[in-house]
Amino acid sequence: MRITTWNINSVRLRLAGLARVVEATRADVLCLQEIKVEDTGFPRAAVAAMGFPHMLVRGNKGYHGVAILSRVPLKPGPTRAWCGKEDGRHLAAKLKGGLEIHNFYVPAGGDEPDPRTNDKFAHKLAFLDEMTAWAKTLAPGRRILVGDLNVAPGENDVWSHKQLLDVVSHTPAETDRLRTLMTTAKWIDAVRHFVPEDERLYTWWSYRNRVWPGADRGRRLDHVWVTPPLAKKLVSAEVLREARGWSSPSDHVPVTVELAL
DNA sequence: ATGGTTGCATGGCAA
Repeated sequence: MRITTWNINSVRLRLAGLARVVEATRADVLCLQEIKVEDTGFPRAAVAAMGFPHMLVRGNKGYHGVAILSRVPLKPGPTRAWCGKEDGRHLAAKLKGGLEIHNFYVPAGGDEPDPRTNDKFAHKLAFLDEMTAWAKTLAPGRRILVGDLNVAPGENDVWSHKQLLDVVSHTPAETDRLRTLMTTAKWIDAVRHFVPEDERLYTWWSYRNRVWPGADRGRRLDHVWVTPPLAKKLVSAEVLREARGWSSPSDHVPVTVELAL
């Protein structure tokens, strides 16, 4: 089974890009973030025609929003109002064999990395803390967590560790929380499972400053994690870097992990 | 230090 996560940054604007991603990744399950549309406006017919008749959608008008598209049947899994908000930042799906997939879109956090002066950053930290509390409640099982976590945890997940230590997405407050979340349910980073820690790897490049592709000032914000029972099932991991160079690109590229289930 | 781009919606905010 191939599972892909992609922050599509408007599903309606990027339907052609979605078709290209489907072809390039050969995804069986495709988790989207930032669909930027209400549930009723989601392009269900077009997505079904791409080979994904099964879909879960949790959208908002204009902002946020997540979806899980699948070639195989799935049922809605447990979710909640994270941080008491109905934001469209999480969807869960249950597949055959007791497999559970969680698709997250963690708050970006704004510009100022100070929770006292920046409500968005406070929200982001609280959201990560709540994810850790949630992870503590999980029974052992076959579980996959994917999404735009908006945190680049490792030194080689950013183009300059030193220059980004005070930049939202790579501050110790965030990277410490992500590591705590990861160890809480013994999550395994399925991408770093295949790519050595000392190798630079990015999934997002800003729209600003036209830094793509020359300067390659990227960050690894998009992740696929699995629980220990799935570790030995991991086959491969791929970052579709070239998608950043497509016409009318998202600022994020798809990340795909294959499991032998 | 500042400003840089994109999407939604048509203001200015979110990212």
